[in-house]
Amino acid sequence: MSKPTISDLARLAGVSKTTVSHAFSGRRHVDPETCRKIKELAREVGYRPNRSAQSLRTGRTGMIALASSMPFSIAAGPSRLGFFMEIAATAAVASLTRNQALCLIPPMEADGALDAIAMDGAILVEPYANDPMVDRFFNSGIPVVSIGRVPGRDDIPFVDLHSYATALMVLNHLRDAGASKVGLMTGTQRRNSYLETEAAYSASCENLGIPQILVRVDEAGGEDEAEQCCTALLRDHPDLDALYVPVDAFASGATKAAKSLHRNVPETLRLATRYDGSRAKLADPPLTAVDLHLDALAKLAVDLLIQTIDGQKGESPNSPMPRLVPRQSSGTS
Amino acid sequence: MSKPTISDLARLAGVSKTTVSHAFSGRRHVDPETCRKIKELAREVGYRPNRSAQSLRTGRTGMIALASSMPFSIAAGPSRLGFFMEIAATAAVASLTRNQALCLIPPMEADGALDAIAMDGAILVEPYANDPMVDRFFNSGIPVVSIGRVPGRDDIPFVDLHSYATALMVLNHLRDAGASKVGLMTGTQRRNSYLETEAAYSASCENLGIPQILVRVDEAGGEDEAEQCCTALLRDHPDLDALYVPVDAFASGATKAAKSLHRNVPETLRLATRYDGSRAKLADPPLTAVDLHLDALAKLAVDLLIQTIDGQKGESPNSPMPRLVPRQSSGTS
DNA sequence: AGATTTGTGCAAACCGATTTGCATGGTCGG
DNA sequence: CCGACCATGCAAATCGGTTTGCACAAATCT
Repeated sequence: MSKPTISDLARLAGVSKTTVSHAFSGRRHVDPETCRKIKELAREVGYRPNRSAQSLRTGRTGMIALASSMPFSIAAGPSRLGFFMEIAATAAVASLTRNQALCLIPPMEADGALDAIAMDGAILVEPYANDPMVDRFFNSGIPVVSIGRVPGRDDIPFVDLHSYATALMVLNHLRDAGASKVGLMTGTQRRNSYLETEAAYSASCENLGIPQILVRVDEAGGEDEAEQCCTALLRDHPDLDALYVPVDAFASGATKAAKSLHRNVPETLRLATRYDGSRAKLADPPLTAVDLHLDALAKLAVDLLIQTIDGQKGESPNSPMPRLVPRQSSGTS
Repeated sequence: MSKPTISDLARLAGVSKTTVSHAFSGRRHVDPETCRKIKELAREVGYRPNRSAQSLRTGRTGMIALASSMPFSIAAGPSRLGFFMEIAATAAVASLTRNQALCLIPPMEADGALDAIAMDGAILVEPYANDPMVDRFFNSGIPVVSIGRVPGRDDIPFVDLHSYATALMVLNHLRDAGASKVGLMTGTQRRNSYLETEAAYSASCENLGIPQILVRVDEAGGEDEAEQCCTALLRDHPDLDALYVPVDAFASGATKAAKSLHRNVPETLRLATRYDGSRAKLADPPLTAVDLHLDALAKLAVDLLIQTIDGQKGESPNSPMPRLVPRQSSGTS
């Protein structure tokens, strides 16, 4: 008997399958003595309930997915999925302690494989407006929560990234550091973090009565595209003395552009990015960035998703506010 | 009808469940016309076979696990699971393209959650001798392959890390850089990489007719423990002029120890580590390390595991040789 | 023509759990 | 003493697929 089943165990214990099931689930009272005997026997013969059978009956698989909608060109490269994987690490632990397994859906080409996975729900990392991933899950009736709000979808619970506040914080920091003309470089996709960042930038400039210099880079182009855009930007606006580039891959490109134009960072150009991954830390000079508390966000997202799965129409929780990590690139460390 | 089942589809198509099943699996020939009709109808009503039901019948879940047996104290910290997560990122993609999902079992306390997961097999990252994880899977009859051989277990297929060759390469590099008395710091667990490294070190010293200076640090103590051990080591052997510290967390500790003893790296003490993660890159000075080609290893491991699951008693494949990444800490960059 | 093979499809058993409805015996209050 | 109630446990239905054995017709072989 390689894998004892519930029937085997029931026979051995001299009770019915029902009783064994209840002994484990506790959904109905069973005599303590009987219960003890069953559990002991179970340990003895190494009985483990078959998850597939449980799933089939209950409709719960005990599996949640973590998915990224970032294109591969951004996710790849030196920091190799840094943002995504940093979240994954914490989310995996958080899931397991809640008796769920976490499976990974990294950015990739062949997405047909996706519906091969049976999952109870999914966490989406920074989806954008009309993100096909969102529809995909939604249409399959799979509960979704996101890290970073989904633009235009108020029905999807999310863990807030506080991108508006982050942008203000960084912009103020750059100005405090002496910058007077700050530009902004975001991406062409309609991610909520871009929208909020642009809104904050706009409000901030308006407030100070200064012109806005904004450029949007195509995510698919990755670091190289950003470098080109940045080179053009710096040519067109030689008086720019600071740049906020939230996407770390773009910030790498911006750093290169600055270097090739002989604009010293931070002396003649101050730089700041958002995600404080190895790209920011290893840049030359190291980039001022923002600690988003990704581990805390990941835990919140897992809890939120589980609530949503349980039908408690999860209320988007309060997430921790980001914290500035000043480094040489803004000239203040 | 929220989720159409195979019965629904069969009724709609005017055929039996059997025919529908065969139309999709192709395990038996069905009339091309019938087949087309079924598939079209399936797309129309959004039919997806229920994975739990399939799993229950076939015994295959389409899920593989990636597990680490590193204690949390090592895995945590600045590089937050770097080694493990770097493998995870590639393995996830490799799995998905082979129609398997990858779920994560990071190092954690409560390991009871582990048997909550239904999986076809597991990849173990650098297990050690008598690793409880190995037995765990093995006893459950779950196929296992490892990245880095399992000491004392020739029955478990593995992807080789070439630790012997790596050690020779690093030791030679340190000596080429001018070091004459090179020490080695490994860990107390019996990981295969330690065993091979120590063997290479031993052979190398013997070859040159010089004494061996080896210290093993308790993994559970993490970076701090390594710092203390290293401090003691440098006191006892003031003539040491180089140190190979394969575990990156320990290398961080060694760097700190050197600093507090005012031993300049690399001038009076050359350092090298193995895993080229952010710990090595961000150290001051940056540490000479080794590119293990983790992405290639991860792919190989996934393939090997799938072969093993399919009962082809996977032959441990040839894995790429590691490559040295010289940095300031060895005084050669 | 009769026997054999091939193509096509169906009914029913099966995978291993959960859950519902019912049966039994014993205790208790009135 | 009887009905109500509780504690305990069982048989059977169910979840949604896959697989086996068989049936029937048409084609091919002897």
